[in-house]
Amino acid sequence: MSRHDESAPTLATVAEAAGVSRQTVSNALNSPDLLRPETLVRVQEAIDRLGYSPNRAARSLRTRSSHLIGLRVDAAVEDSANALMDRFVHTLVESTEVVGYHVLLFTAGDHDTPEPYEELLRSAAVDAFVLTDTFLGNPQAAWLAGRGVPFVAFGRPWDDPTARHPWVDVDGHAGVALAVDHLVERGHTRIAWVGWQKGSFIGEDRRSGWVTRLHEHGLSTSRLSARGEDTLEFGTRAAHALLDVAAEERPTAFVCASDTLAMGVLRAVDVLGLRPGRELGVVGFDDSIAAQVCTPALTSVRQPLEEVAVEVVRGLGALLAHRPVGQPGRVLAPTLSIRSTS
Amino acid sequence: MSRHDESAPTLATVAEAAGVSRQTVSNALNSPDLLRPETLVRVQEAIDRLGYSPNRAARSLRTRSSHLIGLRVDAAVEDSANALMDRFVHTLVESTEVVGYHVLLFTAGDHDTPEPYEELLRSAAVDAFVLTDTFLGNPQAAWLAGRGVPFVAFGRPWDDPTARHPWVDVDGHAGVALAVDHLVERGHTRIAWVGWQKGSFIGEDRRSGWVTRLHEHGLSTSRLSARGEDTLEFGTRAAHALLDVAAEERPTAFVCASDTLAMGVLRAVDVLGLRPGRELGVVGFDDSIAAQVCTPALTSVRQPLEEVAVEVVRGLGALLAHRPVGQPGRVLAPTLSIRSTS
DNA sequence: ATGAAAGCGCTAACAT
DNA sequence: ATGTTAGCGCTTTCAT
Repeated sequence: MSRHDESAPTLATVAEAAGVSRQTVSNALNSPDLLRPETLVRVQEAIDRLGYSPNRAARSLRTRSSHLIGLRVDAAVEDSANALMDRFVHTLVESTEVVGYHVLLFTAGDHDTPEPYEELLRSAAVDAFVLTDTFLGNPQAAWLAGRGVPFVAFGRPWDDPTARHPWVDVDGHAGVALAVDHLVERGHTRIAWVGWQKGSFIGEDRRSGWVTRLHEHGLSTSRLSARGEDTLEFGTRAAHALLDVAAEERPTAFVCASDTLAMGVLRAVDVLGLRPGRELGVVGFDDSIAAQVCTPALTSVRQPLEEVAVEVVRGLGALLAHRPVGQPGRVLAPTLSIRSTS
Repeated sequence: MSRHDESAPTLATVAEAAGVSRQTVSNALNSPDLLRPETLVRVQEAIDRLGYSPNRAARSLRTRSSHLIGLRVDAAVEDSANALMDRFVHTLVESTEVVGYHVLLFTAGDHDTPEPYEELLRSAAVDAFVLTDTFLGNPQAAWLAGRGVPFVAFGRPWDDPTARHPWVDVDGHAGVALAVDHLVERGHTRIAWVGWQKGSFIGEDRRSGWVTRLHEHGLSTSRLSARGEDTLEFGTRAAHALLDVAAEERPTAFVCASDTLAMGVLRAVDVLGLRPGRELGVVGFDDSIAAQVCTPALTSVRQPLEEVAVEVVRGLGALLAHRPVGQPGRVLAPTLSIRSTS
């Protein structure tokens, strides 16, 4: 309860304590090389002794930059394994702190409108945004870019290859190709795809890895593909449907567009009394916590989220320093976390 | 790219447009009842027309309150099912927005020091904190309270019942009792406990639900308890050890202190060829995503995180308005999500 | 290398 | 009910 009495030290307090002017203290903080080493030491001592931290509001007001980055949080979806956020957010916060920024969370309701973004920007609450809900090739990117809102996207502008905003993405095609190679190596020749309906750019990207790679291995893709929504239930239904054929036509492995779908496939496999990893291979996508802890543990394509976060912050840095971005996009390679189901 | 030219409207801009003084516009925003209805409408129109939002930095500087709440994010732990944050954070952000606040994320490194908290507070970056890492009865609470840092804790001050800071917690004892009742109802009489080592207040709270309830049902607890670290591996080891006894001494059900432990138990159960939900009951704690999507789906005690978040924000409101908190703590009741393993 | 003056946009206190 | 004045703590510009 000591804090309430004493009012926090300001530049003036420190200046007086160090026997210099306010301006010199400010310089000590922002352009230390302007000071004589001797003075710098004296000022620094006063700062430490008084426990001074510059007031952010005052600094923001003056510099017109809050040093805050906006990140939208969606409602947590139940019954879905795609909880990538935890991993991503932590590294994002850590990386932004290194460059002197913080992350501010906000919600945007159900509607995809630019309103909350613009409000936050107008009120100078944030300097820029990180976009993550890129499920359908983030449509927000288009209207935010059009309105001059500064942001970096996790996810490619699939619908507009000419877009100039900075983005970072993970190579879904390559990730699935990794999964296919792995299964082929394990001796599988009939490898099925369980993915999302057409219209999802990400879904098509991932699926193309399956198609391409299977053909490159000289394997057929016909009658081996199921598409639907990203739910456990659809995964289960799809697996049942794909397995409900003559024995020689039956797939021996499933590659899925998400861990959620893969968990659904495992449900079907369990009901049919098959053992994943023995009679049947299953590979998911996202390397979610659920994939890691379930029994049998799910082999899954792992997105390098930590790397993504670091790259996003790099992009943010360039954006806020008005450094020209040569090449706005960067695609990172995923890896395969091999576990018991393959 | 239009935004860069025009400088954002200020109070003065709006005042001129509406033909009133700056102060009147400020009042329109902060004390609308001070204005004549007619004037209010005119000002409001000008605000809407110009798309004015008050500058947060200026407001913070003047009012000495950032309207930001600090929330520490830890590194996401791999191979652990305890990802409660997603669910909690979303509601927290939503609730804070309702009362005009935003959530700011920060990290604190590995060391439990008050430094990052104090820094954020000194620089007026945040008005208060939400404490969530209450694993061991949040020791931070003590030193933060001692230093006059305003915060609301998710988690009781187990080690100091006289603590006066506001907190919200979930009744672990009651949650486990729920699990025990459910298993007894299903006909189980030898119900084992897989939990954490002594010294964890939360662990003891949850375990006490098992002990008490078993005794109330006239059942024995002897040789039915295992304690260790909160890992998948320990859950597996504990289950093996508990099951490696004479048939009549063998537990027929496991209640676990966390979903992580429960997932570990399921590993052992799988190896032994037992079927969870048939020969053996397993109940976890946290109702994590993994519990929901794994096969068989795990019965688990569900914490009312959304309610917790709402209560936390309520506490924050009282704290920041310097409203006296009659009773600083509030314990919420968990529920049981019944699935296939029981 | 250091200091003085001005002002960022807002609200609290005091007029009117 | 509305206007005037002052100042929150900082940085930018210009003097010295």
